[in-house]
Amino acid sequence: MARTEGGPPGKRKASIGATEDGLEVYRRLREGITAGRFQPNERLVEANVSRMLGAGRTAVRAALVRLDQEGLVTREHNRGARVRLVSEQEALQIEEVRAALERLLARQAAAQATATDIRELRHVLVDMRKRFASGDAIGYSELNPKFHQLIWSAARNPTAGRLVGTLKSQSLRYQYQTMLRPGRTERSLREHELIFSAIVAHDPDAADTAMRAHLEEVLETLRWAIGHKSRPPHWLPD
Amino acid sequence: MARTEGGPPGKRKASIGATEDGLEVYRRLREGITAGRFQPNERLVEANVSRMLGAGRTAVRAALVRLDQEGLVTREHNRGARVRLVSEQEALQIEEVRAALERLLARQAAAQATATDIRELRHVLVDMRKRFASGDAIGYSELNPKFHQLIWSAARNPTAGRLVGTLKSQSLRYQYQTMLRPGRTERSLREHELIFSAIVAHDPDAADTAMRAHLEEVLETLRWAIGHKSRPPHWLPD
DNA sequence: GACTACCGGATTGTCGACATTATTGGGGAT
DNA sequence: ATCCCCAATAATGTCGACAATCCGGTAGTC
Repeated sequence: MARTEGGPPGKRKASIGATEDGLEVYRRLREGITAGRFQPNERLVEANVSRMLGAGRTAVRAALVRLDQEGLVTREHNRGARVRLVSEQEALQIEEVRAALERLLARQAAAQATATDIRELRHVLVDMRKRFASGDAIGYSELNPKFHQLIWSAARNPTAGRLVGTLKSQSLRYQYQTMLRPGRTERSLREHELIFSAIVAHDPDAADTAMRAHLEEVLETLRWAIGHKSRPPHWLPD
Repeated sequence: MARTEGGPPGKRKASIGATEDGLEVYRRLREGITAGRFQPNERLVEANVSRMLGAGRTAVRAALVRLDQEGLVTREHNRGARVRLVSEQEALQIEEVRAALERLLARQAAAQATATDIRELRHVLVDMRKRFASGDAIGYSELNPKFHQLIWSAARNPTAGRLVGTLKSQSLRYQYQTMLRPGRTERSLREHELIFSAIVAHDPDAADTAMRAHLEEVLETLRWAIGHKSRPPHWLPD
């Protein structure tokens, strides 16, 4: 119908590329939340987000539904959406689930890793050693997710991979605590080396236990932080 | 504004309860898919679903987005939504993930189960014994999910619980295969008893291994069924 | 002075209309 | 007869408008 002649263009989409049903809005909102650019519990008013990202309210709405299903925002009926604040208890639960999944992934990675997978893992590990040697703790911790992601992709299990990804994004706010402990970086590096050699040796059991030990450390830190925290987790001002 | 006087109701929503942003549509669609009332790969045309459930297209659209994020339908741009067909490989992956999560849940249930939890579990188990004794294999397998759900709720880990729930709904189509094997019901019952006693004894390790054994059985059956299947899984007509 | 009822602004939820896009089927040229 | 191009159709994607709902502030009452 409207194909033969363009007619007056009327209006062009302002900022966002093309017609994508809120997918782009979803990505950008998600990125903004995980990057901490939105405070937890902050309201996400549809009109504001719409203007901010230059997308229609429909797209924003779809994105919010997605994020709700994913657990990054909560939506109350007729009350709008806010950035979900995950409590410390919840963060702990999430980490426990994540640990279980990462163990499975390490196991499968050990069973199925190709030469290319191993080469890429080695590459990241070498980088990690370098940054540790030069005392660059921040750089080291930036490589950390990269290493784990390579394991996920080596496991060839997209289902588990996606799940771990969303879980990670949910508990992201609490992960900074674990790297601050003295001597943690060195131990972390050694644990990574263990996981790596288990994968190289194609030994699933070893990979499982190595990953378990690695994440148990993180969990222990979290449990400690929560246990010795000031009272039950109420975040309401008195 | 419209509050001072009731005024004529104007129009009432036709079929579905109240104003709930597609949540009800979501539930009903989801139920329809998991119950097998929609074929896999079947198109879900928005207008049709809209008429079928008596809800607006907006609600249907939101529900489809939810289901997409959940992995029960796939949506291609400008091409609409279809019921997602999970391949056998995928079903296997999903079951593996589910097994890992259920092990975690069994562990946590053993650690934290209250007297009430245990009483409810025992109740279901008694029912299972009865139905098995009377040779009612179907009735037995209907109780199966109930038993597992009680474990999830005893674990007090909503995160893991929700995940297991969605995973189960995805791989549901392939689960019938496992119960058909001769003698399977009896072994299943014994495995459930083992899990139960581990929880009663508050022994997380035992619960873990018992659950692992239980689900390994299912996984083995699935692996076997896939391995001995006719050719790679192409469902397209030539 | 405290409590209740109420109104105005702000925001969400829903619907219909319209443009855009894939797909199907037919007609014409080679 | 076969292939290609093109209109007709069906369905999706997007927008604007409007009603329903919630929240904060205000006035009125005891």
